[in-house]
Amino acid sequence: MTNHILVVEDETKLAQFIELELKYEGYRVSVAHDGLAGLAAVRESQPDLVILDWMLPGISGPEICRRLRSTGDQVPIILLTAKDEVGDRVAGLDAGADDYVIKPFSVEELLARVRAHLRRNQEEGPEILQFGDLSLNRSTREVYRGERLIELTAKEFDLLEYLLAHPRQVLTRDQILERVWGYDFMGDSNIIEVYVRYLRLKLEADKEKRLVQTVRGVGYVLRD
Amino acid sequence: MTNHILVVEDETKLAQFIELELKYEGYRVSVAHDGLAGLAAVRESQPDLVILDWMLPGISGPEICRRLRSTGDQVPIILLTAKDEVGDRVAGLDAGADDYVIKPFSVEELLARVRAHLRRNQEEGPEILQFGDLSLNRSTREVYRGERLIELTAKEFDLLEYLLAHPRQVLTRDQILERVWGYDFMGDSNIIEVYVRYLRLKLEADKEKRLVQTVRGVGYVLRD
DNA sequence: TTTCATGATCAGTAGCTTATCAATATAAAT
DNA sequence: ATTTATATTGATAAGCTACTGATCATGAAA
Repeated sequence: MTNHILVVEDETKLAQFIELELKYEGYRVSVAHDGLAGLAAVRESQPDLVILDWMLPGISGPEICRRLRSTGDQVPIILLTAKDEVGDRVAGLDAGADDYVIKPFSVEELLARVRAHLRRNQEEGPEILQFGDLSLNRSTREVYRGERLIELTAKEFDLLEYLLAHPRQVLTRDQILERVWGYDFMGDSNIIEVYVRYLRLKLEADKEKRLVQTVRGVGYVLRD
Repeated sequence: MTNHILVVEDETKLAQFIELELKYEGYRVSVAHDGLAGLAAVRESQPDLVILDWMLPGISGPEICRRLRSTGDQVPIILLTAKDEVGDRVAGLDAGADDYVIKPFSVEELLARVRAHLRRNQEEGPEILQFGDLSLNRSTREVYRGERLIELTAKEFDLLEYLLAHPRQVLTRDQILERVWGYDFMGDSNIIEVYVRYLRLKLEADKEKRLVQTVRGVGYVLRD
């Protein structure tokens, strides 16, 4: 069952380029070249994901978002915007977009986000993840180490959830970055190390044995 | 580790142009100017992808495809063809090419296809590699000799993984350097010998029989 | 406003990994 | 047997990775 992606973009060259890339990834792709056609196409073909340009003839990208959301459509939307302004970003997300990519963007970046949103939408998995004496409830967002309830911040929770979803599997830095932080991180950053540290401080507060192990030169893994 | 692309193209200008573009994108690039050299280069350096002209002095592009496939080589091949004929396309794909690009082509188009095929090929091969009483799990990065768990550093693991992926096949120093260390190794170095030694020390710590054999004057091979 | 929690960045450091070197041993060639 | 080329080994230097504590920016809550 291949995923169906709708691209709403009026620049023909860019639209073709994106279409080609997505098709090579194995997605089914449709293209609409203006806002009205885009809106109609979403309602007509119910794609699994929409890539939506900000500036469009007819109805603008954010306006399309708003209209779709107002009718209860939950399809993941990635906005393409030429401007890197906080105001725009907020406006886009407020309008109901799930993510946004700033032009010019790399193909890898766009594909990473497409993958992330498609995954998020179909990788339901079990409600409760467990490993050893560690358990995590996805819907209540509660984490226990044995009997002890552990308070985690949103990012800490996401990181642990990712690790728990792949026990004993070594996850590379890139995988973690893409999955937990979403795509590319500008420049170098030791943010993963820092969050692993936060997790360890909380998970091992009572001197329990270490579950989040370092795999030097590669990444991290959940095992004892 | 950057991807290695082999360009087999006899028109010098075009070859240089493609080489430059690919290098600009960050790939390692080799060039061969006729069919025979191209075939040899594929077998010698095991590139991650081949861009192959249809018309070549010596052996033709499709013929090279056929020969490679007949020996089990799975390297992704993109054919460059001047003709836009259905028959040619079919012939190329029948010969074992993965894709074809019609001349004249835009750089973006070629790059898009290169990216697509490299991505697709990135994740390949079985999860668990085995040879004799040696087993290696690619996702947990665990290595066992019999029942004994062996701790390897990242480079040691990469080297062993490469050997295990080609059992009984003699791997030359150049191949190993290129695959595990990524080609541009300045000057002479006995780093492979050193790492083979590290591996042997760990794999034969209990006086087990030697699996990583020296092939004097050539390289190393996994066999007993 | 002030306070607090969170997310992100930075610099210093310790220790492991990686690379290099020199000395020795081994195999092949003559 | 002698010579030569090649491979192994031990020691060490260089480089890098991951950990750590501190700091800053931001936005929400009091």
